[in-house]
Amino acid sequence: MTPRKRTLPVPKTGRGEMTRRKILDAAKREIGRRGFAEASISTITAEAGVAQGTFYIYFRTKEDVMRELVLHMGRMLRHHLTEATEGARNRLDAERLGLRAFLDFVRKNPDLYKVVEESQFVDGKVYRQYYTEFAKSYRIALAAAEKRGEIAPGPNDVSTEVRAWMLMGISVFLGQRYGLWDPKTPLDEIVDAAADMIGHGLAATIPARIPAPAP
Amino acid sequence: MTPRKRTLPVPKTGRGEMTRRKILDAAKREIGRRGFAEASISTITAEAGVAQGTFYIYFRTKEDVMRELVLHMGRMLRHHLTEATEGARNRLDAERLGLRAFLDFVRKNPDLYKVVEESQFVDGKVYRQYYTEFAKSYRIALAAAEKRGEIAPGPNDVSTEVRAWMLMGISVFLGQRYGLWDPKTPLDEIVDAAADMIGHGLAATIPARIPAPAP
DNA sequence: CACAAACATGACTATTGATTCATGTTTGCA
DNA sequence: TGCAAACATGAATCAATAGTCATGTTTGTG
Repeated sequence: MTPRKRTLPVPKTGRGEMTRRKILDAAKREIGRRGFAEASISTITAEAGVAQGTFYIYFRTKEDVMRELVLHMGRMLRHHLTEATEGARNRLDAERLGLRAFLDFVRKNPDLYKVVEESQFVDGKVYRQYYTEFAKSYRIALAAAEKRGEIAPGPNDVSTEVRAWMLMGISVFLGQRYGLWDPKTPLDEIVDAAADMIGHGLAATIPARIPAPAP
Repeated sequence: MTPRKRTLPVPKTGRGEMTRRKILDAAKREIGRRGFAEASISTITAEAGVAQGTFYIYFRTKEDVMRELVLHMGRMLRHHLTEATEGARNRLDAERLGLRAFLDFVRKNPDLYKVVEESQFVDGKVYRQYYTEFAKSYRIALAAAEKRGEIAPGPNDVSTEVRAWMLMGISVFLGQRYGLWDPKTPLDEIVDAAADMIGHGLAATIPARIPAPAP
Protein backbone atom coordinates (compact mmCIF):
# COMPACT_ATOMS: atom_id res chain seq x y z
CA MET A 1 0.00 0.00 0.00
CA THR A 2 3.01 2.26 0.27
CA PRO A 3 5.28 1.57 -2.66
CA ARG A 4 8.79 2.91 -2.72
CA LYS A 5 8.95 6.52 -3.77
CA ARG A 6 10.16 5.92 -7.28
CA THR A 7 11.60 9.16 -8.65
CA LEU A 8 8.43 10.47 -10.25
CA PRO A 9 5.77 9.08 -12.50
CA VAL A 10 6.63 11.80 -14.96
CA PRO A 11 6.80 9.53 -18.01
CA LYS A 12 5.87 11.53 -21.07
CA THR A 13 6.51 11.13 -24.72
CA GLY A 14 4.20 11.10 -27.68
CA ARG A 15 1.38 8.59 -27.41
CA GLY A 16 1.93 8.07 -23.69
CA GLU A 17 0.47 11.48 -23.15
CA MET A 18 -2.81 10.29 -24.54
CA THR A 19 -2.83 7.11 -22.51
CA ARG A 20 -2.16 9.03 -19.38
CA ARG A 21 -5.01 11.34 -20.21
CA LYS A 22 -7.36 8.43 -20.82
CA ILE A 23 -6.52 7.00 -17.44
CA LEU A 24 -6.94 10.34 -15.70
CA ASP A 25 -10.24 10.81 -17.36
CA ALA A 26 -11.53 7.38 -16.45
CA ALA A 27 -10.31 7.89 -12.91
CA LYS A 28 -12.20 11.12 -12.68
CA ARG A 29 -15.41 9.43 -13.68
CA GLU A 30 -14.91 6.33 -11.57
CA ILE A 31 -13.79 8.09 -8.43
CA GLY A 32 -16.35 10.82 -8.90
CA ARG A 33 -19.22 8.40 -9.25
CA ARG A 34 -18.32 5.45 -7.07
CA GLY A 35 -16.05 7.21 -4.62
CA PHE A 36 -12.38 6.65 -3.92
CA ALA A 37 -12.79 3.39 -2.04
CA GLU A 38 -15.05 1.74 -4.61
CA ALA A 39 -13.13 2.87 -7.63
CA SER A 40 -10.63 0.09 -8.22
CA ILE A 41 -7.61 0.37 -10.42
CA SER A 42 -9.00 -2.44 -12.52
CA THR A 43 -12.26 -0.58 -13.03
CA ILE A 44 -10.38 2.55 -13.97
CA THR A 45 -8.05 0.88 -16.41
CA ALA A 46 -10.87 -1.13 -17.92
CA GLU A 47 -12.82 2.06 -18.42
CA ALA A 48 -9.76 3.67 -19.94
CA GLY A 49 -9.25 0.69 -22.20
CA VAL A 50 -5.77 -0.19 -21.03
CA ALA A 51 -4.22 -2.97 -19.00
CA GLN A 52 -3.97 -2.88 -15.24
CA GLY A 53 -0.24 -2.48 -15.22
CA THR A 54 -0.36 0.50 -17.50
CA PHE A 55 -1.75 2.49 -14.64
CA TYR A 56 1.52 2.22 -12.78
CA ILE A 57 3.50 3.60 -15.67
CA TYR A 58 1.87 6.95 -15.03
CA PHE A 59 0.91 6.94 -11.40
CA ARG A 60 2.52 5.58 -8.32
CA THR A 61 -0.67 5.00 -6.40
CA LYS A 62 -4.38 5.57 -6.47
CA GLU A 63 -3.82 8.57 -4.22
CA ASP A 64 -1.58 10.02 -6.86
CA VAL A 65 -4.35 10.24 -9.42
CA MET A 66 -6.51 11.94 -6.91
CA ARG A 67 -3.93 14.60 -6.23
CA GLU A 68 -3.51 15.09 -9.91
CA LEU A 69 -7.24 15.52 -10.33
CA VAL A 70 -7.42 18.11 -7.60
CA LEU A 71 -4.73 20.15 -9.30
CA HIS A 72 -6.53 19.72 -12.56
CA MET A 73 -9.77 20.97 -11.11
CA GLY A 74 -7.96 23.93 -9.63
CA ARG A 75 -6.63 24.93 -13.01
CA MET A 76 -9.91 24.41 -14.82
CA LEU A 77 -11.98 26.24 -12.28
CA ARG A 78 -9.57 29.13 -12.04
CA HIS A 79 -9.70 29.50 -15.76
CA HIS A 80 -13.47 29.25 -15.88
CA LEU A 81 -13.81 31.85 -13.17
CA THR A 82 -11.28 34.26 -14.56
CA GLU A 83 -13.06 34.18 -17.87
CA ALA A 84 -16.50 34.59 -16.38
CA THR A 85 -15.41 37.39 -14.15
CA GLU A 86 -13.56 39.36 -16.75
CA GLY A 87 -16.26 41.83 -17.63
CA ALA A 88 -17.25 42.59 -14.05
CA ARG A 89 -17.80 46.27 -13.35
CA ASN A 90 -17.09 45.96 -9.66
CA ARG A 91 -16.55 43.42 -6.92
CA LEU A 92 -20.19 42.73 -6.25
CA ASP A 93 -20.70 42.13 -9.90
CA ALA A 94 -17.71 39.83 -9.91
CA GLU A 95 -19.20 37.88 -7.01
CA ARG A 96 -22.39 37.37 -8.89
CA LEU A 97 -20.69 36.33 -12.09
CA GLY A 98 -18.26 34.14 -10.23
CA LEU A 99 -20.94 32.34 -8.31
CA ARG A 100 -22.91 31.75 -11.44
CA ALA A 101 -19.90 30.41 -13.23
CA PHE A 102 -19.08 28.17 -10.31
CA LEU A 103 -22.54 26.64 -10.15
CA ASP A 104 -22.43 26.18 -13.85
CA PHE A 105 -19.09 24.46 -13.54
CA VAL A 106 -20.36 22.10 -10.89
CA ARG A 107 -23.38 21.16 -12.95
CA LYS A 108 -21.15 20.44 -15.87
CA ASN A 109 -18.40 18.63 -13.95
CA PRO A 110 -20.04 16.89 -11.03
CA ASP A 111 -17.53 14.07 -11.03
CA LEU A 112 -14.51 16.28 -10.86
CA TYR A 113 -16.14 18.38 -8.21
CA LYS A 114 -16.88 15.38 -6.03
CA VAL A 115 -13.36 14.13 -6.39
CA VAL A 116 -12.04 17.38 -5.00
CA GLU A 117 -14.34 17.20 -2.04
CA GLU A 118 -13.39 13.64 -1.30
CA SER A 119 -9.72 14.46 -1.62
CA GLN A 120 -10.06 15.92 1.82
CA PHE A 121 -10.10 12.41 3.22
CA VAL A 122 -7.48 10.95 0.99
CA ASP A 123 -4.86 13.63 1.04
CA GLY A 124 -5.81 16.44 3.35
CA LYS A 125 -2.74 18.33 2.25
CA VAL A 126 -3.79 18.97 -1.36
CA TYR A 127 -7.31 19.69 -0.35
CA ARG A 128 -6.25 22.27 2.12
CA GLN A 129 -3.83 23.78 -0.31
CA TYR A 130 -6.53 23.92 -2.92
CA TYR A 131 -8.77 26.05 -0.78
CA THR A 132 -6.01 28.03 0.80
CA GLU A 133 -4.88 29.15 -2.62
CA PHE A 134 -8.34 30.16 -3.63
CA ALA A 135 -8.69 32.02 -0.37
CA LYS A 136 -5.55 33.92 -1.13
CA SER A 137 -6.79 35.15 -4.48
CA TYR A 138 -10.02 36.03 -2.85
CA ARG A 139 -8.35 38.02 -0.12
CA ILE A 140 -6.38 40.00 -2.63
CA ALA A 141 -9.44 40.73 -4.71
CA LEU A 142 -11.45 41.77 -1.69
CA ALA A 143 -8.74 43.99 -0.31
CA ALA A 144 -8.40 45.72 -3.66
CA ALA A 145 -12.14 46.23 -3.92
CA GLU A 146 -12.20 47.62 -0.44
CA LYS A 147 -9.50 50.09 -1.31
CA ARG A 148 -11.45 51.10 -4.38
CA GLY A 149 -14.41 51.73 -2.14
CA GLU A 150 -16.53 49.08 -3.84
CA ILE A 151 -17.17 47.14 -0.69
CA ALA A 152 -17.45 48.16 2.90
CA PRO A 153 -14.43 47.70 5.12
CA GLY A 154 -14.77 44.89 7.63
CA PRO A 155 -14.94 45.44 11.38
CA ASN A 156 -11.53 44.02 12.22
CA ASP A 157 -8.30 42.71 10.83
CA VAL A 158 -9.42 39.16 10.20
CA SER A 159 -12.45 40.19 8.27
CA THR A 160 -10.97 39.96 4.83
CA GLU A 161 -9.84 36.43 5.49
CA VAL A 162 -13.12 35.55 7.13
CA ARG A 163 -15.08 36.98 4.25
CA ALA A 164 -13.06 34.98 1.77
CA TRP A 165 -13.88 31.75 3.55
CA MET A 166 -17.50 32.70 3.95
CA LEU A 167 -17.81 33.32 0.25
CA MET A 168 -16.15 30.02 -0.55
CA GLY A 169 -18.44 28.24 1.87
CA ILE A 170 -21.43 29.82 0.21
CA SER A 171 -20.30 28.65 -3.19
CA VAL A 172 -19.51 25.17 -2.05
CA PHE A 173 -22.80 24.69 -0.29
CA LEU A 174 -24.87 26.11 -3.07
CA GLY A 175 -22.83 23.98 -5.42
CA GLN A 176 -23.68 20.94 -3.44
CA ARG A 177 -27.34 21.76 -3.01
CA TYR A 178 -28.11 23.13 -6.46
CA GLY A 179 -25.25 21.81 -8.50
CA LEU A 180 -25.09 18.21 -7.44
CA TRP A 181 -28.35 17.44 -5.73
CA ASP A 182 -30.78 19.52 -7.73
CA PRO A 183 -29.63 20.48 -11.17
CA LYS A 184 -33.09 21.76 -12.05
CA THR A 185 -33.69 25.06 -10.28
CA PRO A 186 -32.68 27.85 -12.65
CA LEU A 187 -29.32 29.32 -11.79
CA ASP A 188 -30.60 32.85 -12.19
CA GLU A 189 -32.99 32.58 -9.30
CA ILE A 190 -30.36 31.05 -7.09
CA VAL A 191 -27.78 33.62 -8.01
CA ASP A 192 -30.23 36.47 -7.55
CA ALA A 193 -31.04 35.32 -4.08
CA ALA A 194 -27.41 34.75 -3.20
CA ALA A 195 -26.16 38.00 -4.66
CA ASP A 196 -28.75 39.88 -2.71
CA MET A 197 -27.52 38.47 0.54
CA ILE A 198 -23.88 38.84 -0.35
CA GLY A 199 -24.48 42.44 -1.26
CA HIS A 200 -26.81 43.57 1.46
CA GLY A 201 -26.95 40.92 4.10
CA LEU A 202 -30.05 39.85 5.93
CA ALA A 203 -30.76 42.98 7.92
CA ALA A 204 -34.12 44.49 7.32
CA THR A 205 -33.81 47.63 5.28
CA ILE A 206 -34.73 50.71 7.17
CA PRO A 207 -38.41 51.10 6.27
CA ALA A 208 -38.99 53.99 3.94
CA ARG A 209 -39.97 57.10 5.77
CA ILE A 210 -43.70 57.26 5.98
CA PRO A 211 -44.74 60.18 3.82
CA ALA A 212 -46.14 62.98 5.86
CA PRO A 213 -49.91 63.18 5.48
CA ALA A 214 -50.88 65.69 2.89
CA PRO A 215 -51.80 68.93 4.59
CA MET B 1 -18.57 -6.66 2.93
CA THR B 2 -22.36 -6.75 2.68
CA PRO B 3 -23.66 -8.96 5.44
CA ARG B 4 -27.27 -10.12 5.47
CA LYS B 5 -29.62 -7.56 6.88
CA ARG B 6 -30.08 -9.15 10.29
CA THR B 7 -33.13 -7.66 11.97
CA LEU B 8 -31.44 -4.79 13.74
CA PRO B 9 -28.42 -4.36 15.93
CA VAL B 10 -30.72 -3.04 18.61
CA PRO B 11 -29.29 -5.14 21.43
CA LYS B 12 -29.78 -3.28 24.67
CA THR B 13 -29.88 -4.30 28.26
CA GLY B 14 -27.95 -3.10 31.25
CA ARG B 15 -24.22 -3.31 30.83
CA GLY B 16 -24.45 -3.72 27.07
CA GLU B 17 -25.46 -0.11 26.91
CA MET B 18 -22.10 0.87 28.27
CA THR B 19 -20.17 -1.41 25.95
CA ARG B 20 -21.98 -0.03 22.97
CA ARG B 21 -21.17 3.44 24.10
CA LYS B 22 -17.51 2.61 24.53
CA ILE B 23 -17.37 1.27 21.00
CA LEU B 24 -19.19 4.25 19.59
CA ASP B 25 -16.84 6.53 21.39
CA ALA B 26 -13.74 4.78 20.22
CA ALA B 27 -15.11 4.72 16.70
CA LYS B 28 -15.68 8.43 16.81
CA ARG B 29 -12.08 9.05 17.76
CA GLU B 30 -10.59 6.53 15.37
CA ILE B 31 -12.66 7.45 12.36
CA GLY B 32 -12.38 11.13 13.14
CA ARG B 33 -8.64 11.03 13.39
CA ARG B 34 -7.54 8.37 10.92
CA GLY B 35 -10.48 8.53 8.55
CA PHE B 36 -13.00 5.85 7.69
CA ALA B 37 -10.70 3.76 5.56
CA GLU B 38 -7.83 3.69 8.03
CA ALA B 39 -9.93 3.10 11.08
CA SER B 40 -10.10 -0.67 11.38
CA ILE B 41 -12.56 -2.55 13.47
CA SER B 42 -9.68 -4.04 15.37
CA THR B 43 -8.29 -0.62 16.16
CA ILE B 44 -11.68 0.53 17.29
CA THR B 45 -12.37 -2.44 19.50
CA ALA B 46 -8.89 -2.37 20.94
CA GLU B 47 -9.34 1.29 21.78
CA ALA B 48 -12.70 0.46 23.32
CA GLY B 49 -11.17 -2.37 25.29
CA VAL B 50 -13.38 -5.13 23.91
CA ALA B 51 -12.88 -8.06 21.57
CA GLN B 52 -13.29 -7.78 17.83
CA GLY B 53 -16.43 -9.83 17.77
CA THR B 54 -18.13 -7.63 20.29
CA PHE B 55 -18.37 -4.95 17.68
CA TYR B 56 -20.83 -7.05 15.72
CA ILE B 57 -23.14 -7.45 18.63
CA TYR B 58 -23.97 -3.78 18.35
CA PHE B 59 -23.33 -2.88 14.76
CA ARG B 60 -23.83 -4.68 11.52
CA THR B 61 -21.02 -2.99 9.67
CA LYS B 62 -18.49 -0.23 9.88
CA GLU B 63 -20.85 1.94 7.88
CA ASP B 64 -23.43 1.43 10.58
CA VAL B 65 -21.33 3.12 13.22
CA MET B 66 -20.79 6.00 10.92
CA ARG B 67 -24.50 6.50 10.40
CA GLU B 68 -25.01 6.30 14.10
CA LEU B 69 -22.36 8.93 14.67
CA VAL B 70 -23.94 11.28 12.19
CA LEU B 71 -27.25 11.02 13.96
CA HIS B 72 -25.50 11.51 17.24
CA MET B 73 -23.80 14.64 16.01
CA GLY B 74 -27.13 15.93 14.75
CA ARG B 75 -28.67 15.57 18.17
CA MET B 76 -25.74 17.05 20.01
CA LEU B 77 -25.35 20.00 17.74
CA ARG B 78 -29.03 20.76 17.67
CA HIS B 79 -29.06 20.77 21.42
CA HIS B 80 -25.97 22.93 21.63
CA LEU B 81 -27.41 25.41 19.17
CA THR B 82 -30.83 25.57 20.69
CA GLU B 83 -29.32 26.31 24.02
CA ALA B 84 -26.94 28.93 22.70
CA THR B 85 -29.62 30.61 20.70
CA GLU B 86 -32.20 30.74 23.40
CA GLY B 87 -31.61 34.27 24.58
CA ALA B 88 -31.43 35.81 21.12
CA ARG B 89 -33.33 39.06 20.76
CA ASN B 90 -33.80 38.71 17.03
CA ARG B 91 -32.71 36.66 14.08
CA LEU B 92 -29.47 38.47 13.46
CA ASP B 93 -28.59 37.99 17.06
CA ALA B 94 -29.47 34.34 16.76
CA GLU B 95 -27.18 34.02 13.76
CA ARG B 96 -24.31 35.45 15.68
CA LEU B 97 -24.89 33.30 18.71
CA GLY B 98 -25.48 30.24 16.59
CA LEU B 99 -22.30 30.70 14.61
CA ARG B 100 -20.31 31.20 17.73
CA ALA B 101 -21.76 28.11 19.29
CA PHE B 102 -21.08 26.14 16.16
CA LEU B 103 -17.43 27.14 15.98
CA ASP B 104 -17.13 26.37 19.62
CA PHE B 105 -18.65 22.97 19.05
CA VAL B 106 -16.26 22.18 16.24
CA ARG B 107 -13.27 23.16 18.29
CA LYS B 108 -14.46 20.93 21.07
CA ASN B 109 -15.52 18.00 18.91
CA PRO B 110 -13.25 17.95 15.91
CA ASP B 111 -13.42 14.18 15.57
CA LEU B 112 -17.17 14.02 15.51
CA TYR B 113 -17.29 16.90 13.11
CA LYS B 114 -14.90 15.25 10.70
CA VAL B 115 -16.86 12.03 10.82
CA VAL B 116 -19.95 13.85 9.67
CA GLU B 117 -18.14 15.42 6.79
CA GLU B 118 -16.68 12.13 5.71
CA SER B 119 -20.04 10.41 5.98
CA GLN B 120 -20.80 12.08 2.70
CA PHE B 121 -18.60 9.53 1.00
CA VAL B 122 -19.65 6.55 3.00
CA ASP B 123 -23.39 6.98 3.11
CA GLY B 124 -24.47 9.95 1.08
CA LYS B 125 -28.00 9.40 2.27
CA VAL B 126 -27.48 10.22 5.94
CA TYR B 127 -25.22 13.08 5.12
CA ARG B 128 -27.76 14.64 2.85
CA GLN B 129 -30.50 14.06 5.33
CA TYR B 130 -28.40 15.62 8.03
CA TYR B 131 -28.08 18.89 6.16
CA THR B 132 -31.53 18.82 4.68
CA GLU B 133 -32.99 18.66 8.14
CA PHE B 134 -30.90 21.54 9.35
CA ALA B 135 -31.90 23.49 6.28
CA LYS B 136 -35.52 22.92 7.10
CA SER B 137 -35.22 24.33 10.60
CA TYR B 138 -33.30 27.19 9.14
CA ARG B 139 -35.94 27.94 6.56
CA ILE B 140 -38.63 28.00 9.17
CA ALA B 141 -36.65 30.30 11.39
CA LEU B 142 -35.81 32.64 8.55
CA ALA B 143 -39.37 32.78 7.30
CA ALA B 144 -40.61 33.62 10.77
CA ALA B 145 -38.00 36.32 11.19
CA GLU B 146 -38.93 37.75 7.86
CA LYS B 147 -42.57 37.88 8.86
CA ARG B 148 -41.59 39.63 12.07
CA GLY B 149 -39.73 42.17 9.99
CA GLU B 150 -36.38 41.30 11.52
CA ILE B 151 -34.75 40.48 8.23
CA ALA B 152 -35.29 41.77 4.74
CA PRO B 153 -37.42 39.71 2.40
CA GLY B 154 -35.48 37.98 -0.34
CA PRO B 155 -35.80 38.86 -4.01
CA ASN B 156 -37.61 35.68 -5.09
CA ASP B 157 -39.25 32.52 -3.92
CA VAL B 158 -36.14 30.42 -3.57
CA SER B 159 -34.37 32.96 -1.48
CA THR B 160 -35.26 31.53 1.89
CA GLU B 161 -33.94 28.15 0.87
CA VAL B 162 -30.89 29.67 -0.74
CA ARG B 163 -30.17 31.75 2.32
CA ALA B 164 -30.42 28.71 4.55
CA TRP B 165 -27.80 26.88 2.53
CA MET B 166 -25.60 29.92 2.32
CA LEU B 167 -25.62 30.26 6.07
CA MET B 168 -24.83 26.60 6.53
CA GLY B 169 -22.01 26.89 4.04
CA ILE B 170 -20.61 29.81 5.92
CA SER B 171 -20.65 27.90 9.17
CA VAL B 172 -19.12 24.82 7.69
CA PHE B 173 -16.31 26.65 6.00
CA LEU B 174 -15.51 28.81 8.96
CA GLY B 175 -15.71 25.65 11.04
CA GLN B 176 -13.17 24.03 8.83
CA ARG B 177 -10.85 27.00 8.59
CA TYR B 178 -11.02 28.24 12.18
CA GLY B 179 -12.36 25.24 14.02
CA LEU B 180 -10.23 22.46 12.62
CA TRP B 181 -7.27 24.06 10.96
CA ASP B 182 -6.62 27.00 13.19
CA PRO B 183 -8.02 26.70 16.66
CA LYS B 184 -6.12 29.79 17.76
CA THR B 185 -7.76 32.88 16.33
CA PRO B 186 -10.22 34.19 18.90
CA LEU B 187 -13.79 33.29 18.07
CA ASP B 188 -14.96 36.79 18.82
CA GLU B 189 -13.05 38.34 16.00
CA ILE B 190 -14.21 35.72 13.57
CA VAL B 191 -17.79 36.00 14.64
CA ASP B 192 -17.69 39.79 14.50
CA ALA B 193 -16.45 39.72 10.97
CA ALA B 194 -18.95 37.08 9.93
CA ALA B 195 -21.91 38.68 11.64
CA ASP B 196 -21.12 41.94 9.95
CA MET B 197 -21.30 40.37 6.54
CA ILE B 198 -24.34 38.28 7.36
CA GLY B 199 -26.10 41.36 8.60
CA HIS B 200 -25.09 43.95 6.06
CA GLY B 201 -23.39 42.21 3.20
CA LEU B 202 -20.37 43.51 1.40
CA ALA B 203 -21.84 46.53 -0.30
CA ALA B 204 -20.14 49.78 0.54
CA THR B 205 -22.29 51.82 2.82
CA ILE B 206 -23.59 54.92 1.17
CA PRO B 207 -20.92 57.46 2.11
CA ALA B 208 -22.14 59.98 4.61
CA ARG B 209 -23.42 63.09 2.93
CA ILE B 210 -20.59 65.51 2.56
CA PRO B 211 -21.40 68.41 4.84
CA ALA B 212 -22.11 71.51 2.90
CA PRO B 213 -19.16 73.89 3.10
CA ALA B 214 -19.70 76.47 5.77
CA PRO B 215 -20.87 79.69 4.14
C1' DC C 1 17.05 -1.53 -41.32
C1' DA C 2 18.18 -2.26 -36.46
C1' DC C 3 18.31 -1.06 -31.87
C1' DA C 4 16.96 1.14 -27.66
C1' DA C 5 13.82 3.70 -25.31
C1' DA C 6 9.30 4.06 -24.17
C1' DC C 7 5.13 2.04 -23.70
C1' DA C 8 1.84 -1.87 -22.84
C1' DT C 9 0.29 -6.27 -21.12
C1' DG C 10 -2.14 -9.27 -17.73
C1' DA C 11 -1.34 -13.02 -14.80
C1' DC C 12 0.33 -13.36 -10.22
C1' DT C 13 1.48 -12.15 -5.36
C1' DA C 14 0.79 -10.63 -0.90
C1' DT C 15 -1.53 -8.16 2.36
C1' DT C 16 -5.13 -6.55 4.69
C1' DG C 17 -8.95 -6.35 7.42
C1' DA C 18 -14.07 -7.00 7.63
C1' DT C 19 -17.07 -10.44 9.16
C1' DT C 20 -18.21 -15.03 11.19
C1' DC C 21 -18.68 -18.46 14.59
C1' DA C 22 -18.06 -21.92 18.04
C1' DT C 23 -17.16 -21.43 22.60
C1' DG C 24 -17.30 -19.23 26.98
C1' DT C 25 -19.01 -15.92 30.77
C1' DT C 26 -22.28 -12.94 33.14
C1' DT C 27 -26.70 -11.43 34.72
C1' DG C 28 -31.46 -11.27 36.02
C1' DC C 29 -34.99 -13.66 37.73
C1' DA C 30 -38.23 -17.68 38.96
C1' DT D 1 -29.90 -22.21 43.31
C1' DG D 2 -30.27 -22.88 38.43
C1' DC D 3 -31.51 -21.70 33.81
C1' DA D 4 -31.96 -18.85 29.79
C1' DA D 5 -31.07 -14.81 27.66
C1' DA D 6 -27.65 -11.46 26.91
C1' DC D 7 -23.21 -10.40 26.37
C1' DA D 8 -18.24 -11.32 25.28
C1' DT D 9 -14.31 -13.60 23.18
C1' DG D 10 -10.66 -14.00 19.57
C1' DA D 11 -9.01 -17.23 16.31
C1' DA D 12 -10.19 -18.47 11.69
C1' DT D 13 -12.18 -17.37 7.21
C1' DC D 14 -12.23 -15.34 2.96
C1' DA D 15 -12.87 -12.00 -0.53
C1' DA D 16 -10.95 -8.04 -2.56
C1' DT D 17 -7.57 -5.65 -4.96
C1' DA D 18 -3.36 -2.72 -4.82
C1' DG D 19 0.80 -3.16 -6.72
C1' DT D 20 4.63 -6.15 -9.21
C1' DC D 21 6.99 -8.16 -12.84
C1' DA D 22 8.56 -10.89 -16.64
C1' DT D 23 7.39 -10.65 -21.14
C1' DG D 24 6.02 -8.47 -25.29
C1' DT D 25 5.13 -4.48 -28.71
C1' DT D 26 5.72 0.10 -30.72
C1' DT D 27 8.18 4.03 -32.16
C1' DG D 28 11.63 7.18 -33.34
C1' DT D 29 16.13 7.72 -34.89
C1' DG D 30 20.96 6.88 -36.52
